[in-house]
Amino acid sequence: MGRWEPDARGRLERAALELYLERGFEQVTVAEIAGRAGLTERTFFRHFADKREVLFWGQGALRDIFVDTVAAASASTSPIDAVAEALAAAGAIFHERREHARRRQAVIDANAGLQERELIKLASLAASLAGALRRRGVPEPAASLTAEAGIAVFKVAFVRWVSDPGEPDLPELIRESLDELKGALITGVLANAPTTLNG
Amino acid sequence: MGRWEPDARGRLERAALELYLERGFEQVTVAEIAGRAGLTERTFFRHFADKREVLFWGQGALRDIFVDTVAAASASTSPIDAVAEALAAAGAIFHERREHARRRQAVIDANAGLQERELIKLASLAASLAGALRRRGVPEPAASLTAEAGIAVFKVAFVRWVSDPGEPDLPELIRESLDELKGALITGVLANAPTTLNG
DNA sequence: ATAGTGATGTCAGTGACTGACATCGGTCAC
DNA sequence: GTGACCGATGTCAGTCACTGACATCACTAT
Repeated sequence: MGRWEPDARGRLERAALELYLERGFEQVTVAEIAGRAGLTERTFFRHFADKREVLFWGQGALRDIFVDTVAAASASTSPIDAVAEALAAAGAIFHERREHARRRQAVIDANAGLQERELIKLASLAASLAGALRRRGVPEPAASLTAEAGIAVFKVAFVRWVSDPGEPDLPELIRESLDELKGALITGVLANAPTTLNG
Repeated sequence: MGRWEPDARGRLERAALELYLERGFEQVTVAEIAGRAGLTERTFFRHFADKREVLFWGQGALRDIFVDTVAAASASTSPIDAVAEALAAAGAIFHERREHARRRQAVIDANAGLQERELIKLASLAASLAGALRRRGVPEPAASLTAEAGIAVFKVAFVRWVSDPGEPDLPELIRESLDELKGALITGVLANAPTTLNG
């Protein structure tokens, strides 16, 4: 047996989510989280940069899936389709964690500061995605725009998936949402310049 | 003459931007900002919810332009074109404030917390935009997706406009970026289902 | 053994933010 | 006019997120 109980970071993560669910993010002090995990406040801040980050640690895995899937897409795949593959692959890993995702999202939805943190994580994902597209030869600003559109699709699909228990799989919702976005943008193009489409 | 110097809020805004530029956001205390404005720390927090908000107060006007322009678009205008009109209208109001926008953005770009605040303001704009589209009869999730795509276009265009002095007008950049996004999404559609387009 | 090493604890401090109460010109009812 | 009220500001004490410096001590390598 080691000098300390194992998995201090995991204990802190679980204690924090429990307490945030019980009383709300603002009503919980870091000292309480650390106490429930059998640690001290100072140790909490050695594992997480701040009180919010404890809910977001582990996003690195998601970024890796995005980047690797885009990089692995066949050379003939269009940028938006490469992004679609990445979104579906990322969506798949939530399959087993739907209840956990729902609980976590309930905490985030109740606090503006946590929403801010979530948004900057998504923006960081979009930046990584744009970088992966650039490495495929997609020029700016197309790379950033495609990446931002992809993250927007992910956001909208995720909200639907989390909020409605009857919704289908997340990857399925992502496909539907992407088609919906394409339709919404193309409607305008068809209406404005229908004769040029097959030129 | 009144009991106090006028425009306390404006004095706080100007003092904060000056100090953030001189020494960086984190190296400035609220007490210093208030002192330069001839006020106390407590009064700062009566005008702004927190130290970051002093850079973002006034976003309400932007939201009004977005919402009003979408509401005023003719009934035959497609959702994405209504959003495009709103983005161009919003972009136009930055015309006279390019230097101010550049200075402010330099401060924001140097601090993660300020970027978080900027992102939640943009997300709030997207939500307002989606609401305006719903009031035109656009169903979900098309309304949210169109709004998010519009904000993504605005973000990308704004970054280009602020970072490159040689760039054209912001409304012009917004139009270009939107066309670029349409092209990026439609490429896939044309490649996958070219025969159905005029069906 | 002895000298690290690394995760943790202890402690003192800074600064953002809040609640309660005081101040005091200006304004309004009468 | 005068007194009641109002609203922007000041004062003060407090909480809590977060940080830096230093101590501890089981474990490990030599």
